[in-house]
Amino acid sequence: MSGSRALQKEKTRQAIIDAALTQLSADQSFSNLSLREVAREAGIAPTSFYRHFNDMEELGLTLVDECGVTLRQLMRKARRRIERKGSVINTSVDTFMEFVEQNPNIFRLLLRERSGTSPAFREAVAREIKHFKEELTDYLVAEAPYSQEQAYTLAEGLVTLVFNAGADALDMNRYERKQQKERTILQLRYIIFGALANLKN
Amino acid sequence: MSGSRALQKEKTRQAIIDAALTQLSADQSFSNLSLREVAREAGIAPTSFYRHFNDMEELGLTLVDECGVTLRQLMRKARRRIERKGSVINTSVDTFMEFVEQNPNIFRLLLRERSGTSPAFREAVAREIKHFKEELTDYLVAEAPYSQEQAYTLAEGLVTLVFNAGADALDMNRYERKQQKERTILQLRYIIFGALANLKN
DNA sequence: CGTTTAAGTGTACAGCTGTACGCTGGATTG
DNA sequence: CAATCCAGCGTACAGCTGTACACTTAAACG
Repeated sequence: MSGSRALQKEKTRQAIIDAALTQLSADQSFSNLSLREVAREAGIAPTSFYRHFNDMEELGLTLVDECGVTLRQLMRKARRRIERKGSVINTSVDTFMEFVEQNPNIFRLLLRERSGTSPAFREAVAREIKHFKEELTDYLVAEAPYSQEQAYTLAEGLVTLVFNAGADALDMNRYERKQQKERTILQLRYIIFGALANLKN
Repeated sequence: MSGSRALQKEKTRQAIIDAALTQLSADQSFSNLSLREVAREAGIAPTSFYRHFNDMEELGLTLVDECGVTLRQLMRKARRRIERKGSVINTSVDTFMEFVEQNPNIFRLLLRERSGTSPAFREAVAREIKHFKEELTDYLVAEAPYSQEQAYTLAEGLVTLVFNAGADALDMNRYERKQQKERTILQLRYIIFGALANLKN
């Protein structure tokens, strides 16, 4: 293993993945990306694609997994920022919106395949989002007197609001984004406050 | 006008629209629907399609508009129910979830094209959702002491939470849906309560 | 009535798709 | 060293796509 043969193979595999990510954009979704286009961009013959993936769906699932990694890095970054800065809500929203602005095409992949035609895709994206919700749930349970169930309900609401704000931001200009970010922060405050108040009844 | 000629034309046009709606499903999105498939289903020659629409995008925008009509009917129905039953949150969520269950393919169309590759589509869906938010804003301003701005922020949060719950429900079984509906209702209560509390500061 | 209009048809074509098949040439193995 | 393996290639094919073009035929018009 790990001879020059396997090494070259891995390199080509990465070239395919990069080619696919390069071609994703506002005007091109993964589902209308063709095997031949990806192969062309990667600099290999169409049939060589099969040496690495059984079909486009397998490549797509690999991409979703890679996006998951990127998202988890993002969350770690947010946690570090919070430890320094303190403001939980603002920091989280800032971090997420930064991600969306800097990786619009990765975010679009998740956004689109979440409701796409492939069950495997939908499940993969749902899993990534669930990770998100669960990590936030743990955080809430640790930092505030929520029960597991209450925390999950709250976390789900928070993730939904932030994720959606990111989606809407994709088609907005700077000014609209700023206003929308403010509204999102208010919505988060409301729901957190409401959940806390509910504890005391 | 309205001779037997125009009448037949209208009939064929409707056949095209129905054909497209018939073919939409969990496994088939509008974007991977071909002009030829639609024409076949509608019982006309492929080239006859052009007598009614310039291209598939024009047909798609027509569909989105029709969905908008269906959605507004839904809202009127919800309002009538609320007048009888009183419980605003439960009734709204029930009505919306009923819509999603009974028209999954119409809902999927909105859901998918909201983040699709056609700017015109995205804009059309965003417009429908905005209508939703604005009607709810007006209702909130009329029924509670919110300012226009506060009401819009709250309405946006509510619509986001409900719309997303509908999207997630598409891949759920009956039991999961029931649990999710309960969580959604809690989230709505939280955010409404939080917004009200914010008024009093 | 004859003339015009236009919805619907059938044919045709170029361009794209996924993928089956057999081959090559260099790395790996024994 | 010789034998084996296997990533990548090129060719080939059937099936799909949108749409240009010339046509029919029945309704609408003057």
